[in-house]
Amino acid sequence: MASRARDPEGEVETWTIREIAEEFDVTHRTVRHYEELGLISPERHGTTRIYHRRDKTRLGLILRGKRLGFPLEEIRTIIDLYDAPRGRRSQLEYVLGQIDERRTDLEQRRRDIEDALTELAGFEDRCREDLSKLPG
Amino acid sequence: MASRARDPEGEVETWTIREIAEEFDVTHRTVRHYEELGLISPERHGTTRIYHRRDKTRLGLILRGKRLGFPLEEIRTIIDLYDAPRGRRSQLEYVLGQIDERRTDLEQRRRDIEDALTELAGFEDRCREDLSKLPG
DNA sequence: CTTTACGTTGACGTCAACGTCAAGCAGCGT
DNA sequence: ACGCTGCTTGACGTTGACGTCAACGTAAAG
Repeated sequence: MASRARDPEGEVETWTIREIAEEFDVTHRTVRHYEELGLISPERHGTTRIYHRRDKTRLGLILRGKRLGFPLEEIRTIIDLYDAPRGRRSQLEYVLGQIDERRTDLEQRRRDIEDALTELAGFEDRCREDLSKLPG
Repeated sequence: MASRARDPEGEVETWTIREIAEEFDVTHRTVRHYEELGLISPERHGTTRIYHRRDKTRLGLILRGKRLGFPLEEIRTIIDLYDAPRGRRSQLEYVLGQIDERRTDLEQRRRDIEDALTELAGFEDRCREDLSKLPG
């Protein structure tokens, strides 16, 4: 999976854009798009992009955010939060405030999902009941 | 809230597009857009749209679907499912299959949310720890 | 040394989900 | 009768999230 051709033992693993795209099942265009928006910033070897483990971590976070329906801009502010400076009290308090907003949002979504699953279960019961009443 | 001017006691409640939009905190344009896509189909009084309770129910489902990040087309197939004919075995089996797909999807999203909340909690702990180490 | 594979940067296209006019009709308050 | 308000139907604009070329560089493989 990883590009090991130029990696003597003990060096860090790196990946090309194609390997990254394949692994996460997206197109290279998508990966580049995320870079244009500043969500990832891979190393460059000349003009060629070199992806490290932290880029994979971020991409994982991006795609999870997408599955949850967050817009990319919002995703950027969230994952940037993890790397934000937290040296001063004001900075830490800002980050903690952001965390609270995120949590509130996520908890709303969780409730929505619970509700949807509950309804779905009830609906399934009714369907199975209908089915059991059919001839045959 | 409801238009009662022409409602003698005992008649069903109805609402105008503006009332609906206000109640759900969307624009009338949004409501019309959903109608164009076939997600709701209010009664007409001449050219004027008249919304009943079932329209409100559907709009609620639509907006919840949106909060969960589903595209409108997919939302339409889901809420249509609840009204789908289920008289024949093949129809019921189709519906049950769709329900299963929906549940799998929702459960994936729930896992994503749980993960995100867990990470967020860990991150908050680290931040609070940092904060407690600050002077003052 | 050319082919082939994979990489690069634009630039334009597309689709969803509306926003934003424009222009018109319909009732009703004075 | 007249204007105001609220509703209507187009029709075009916008934004986000990519898709889809075109045109080019480069490095290993035949």
